[in-house]
Amino acid sequence: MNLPPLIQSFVLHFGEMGSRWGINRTVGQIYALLYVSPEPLNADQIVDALGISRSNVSMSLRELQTWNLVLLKHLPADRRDFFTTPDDVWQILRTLAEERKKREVDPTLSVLREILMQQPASDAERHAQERMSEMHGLIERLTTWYDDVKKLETDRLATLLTLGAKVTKLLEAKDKIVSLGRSKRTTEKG
Amino acid sequence: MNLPPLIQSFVLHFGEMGSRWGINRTVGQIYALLYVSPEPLNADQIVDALGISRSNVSMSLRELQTWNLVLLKHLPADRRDFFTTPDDVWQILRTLAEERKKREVDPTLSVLREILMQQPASDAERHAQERMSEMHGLIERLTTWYDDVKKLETDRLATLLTLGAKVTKLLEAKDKIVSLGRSKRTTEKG
DNA sequence: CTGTCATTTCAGTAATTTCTGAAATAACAG
DNA sequence: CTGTTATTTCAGAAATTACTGAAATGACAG
Repeated sequence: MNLPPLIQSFVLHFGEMGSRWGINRTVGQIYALLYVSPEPLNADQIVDALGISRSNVSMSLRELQTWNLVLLKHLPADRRDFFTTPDDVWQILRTLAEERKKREVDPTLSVLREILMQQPASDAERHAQERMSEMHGLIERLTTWYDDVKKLETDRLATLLTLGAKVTKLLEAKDKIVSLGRSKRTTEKG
Repeated sequence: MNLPPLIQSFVLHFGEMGSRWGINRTVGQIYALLYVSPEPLNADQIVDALGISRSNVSMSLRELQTWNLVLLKHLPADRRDFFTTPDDVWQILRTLAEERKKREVDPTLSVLREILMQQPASDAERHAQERMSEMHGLIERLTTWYDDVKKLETDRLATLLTLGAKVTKLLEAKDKIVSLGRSKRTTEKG
């Protein structure tokens, strides 16, 4: 590996984390390298920078493309492929969320739905279905929320994040006022 | 494996997903089994149900315990260990979020901080630091939001989810009113 | 203590995943 | 066409991860 020390730390870290994130070391390293690189890189540049085989680079780039995490670019009068990551970190976050959902959540949701359609043949199965139904309900709530929020433009999303739990405090206050109003009216009636 | 078909589907699915979630097949299967089981199970029951070795069960349960995803129970006059998962799916979600953050996010945040402290020695490093700083900023925002939201009780959290993006529509409306007020006052002054 | 039952550890093996080099394919210029 | 350059494929090697059986440890009753 042949990189400035500061960049190397970053690349190596992404490599190590790769396995925890469900991608492998090389894929993580290539992504990190492209992310910090000022311009697009071609496959041979990646080979030189990371000291891995050409074929490994090819396969790992393909993997990154299936994740929609890299962009293919072409320079005029050069038939090689050059790769970058999108500039906007918020866009990267959206892509990551979308792809992880597709891989980690959606299949489970569909398995749960399928099982819940079936007729339980025993108490054990009945109980299991109840538990699965709870899980299904939670995941559906989360994905509905996600579908709702992912449409927001970046600045709206940022606002939402900044608000955080404050929103519920507002709602709490509102609830109190409403219930006060109600109890007042009830008192007036009685 | 010796399980009612409906439960077996669930268990096998969790096994397959395991690798995508950064845990292994056996760990996923054991978790799924405990999740749908009406009462706590001991290690030998798990061995019978899943057809895996006793030592594997022991190691996998230990793994699940480090994730805080299973609870150890004891029955009176029985020295064996029995295991369950927490009942409340919302609590499970919190635990999962917390543990994944600890494993997948926090290390990256600390590496980024460390690198950003250093003095760049070239244009390449300067540019890389800028990119890392963007990433760092995004992750900090997300974790601040998360720290804020994770304290909410379940019903408040559920409310927040149900609201989803509606909150920003409210804010949008509020912004308009405020800016109308401002421009009116500006007009009055001018 | 001693014997029994439960759990954990761990070295070796099995299975899976990752990586490579060589060959195949593709895309193009002359 | 032919030669050159770029990319992909893929069978086997290397590395990593998961799993097992046997032995060790622990916990307790008598």
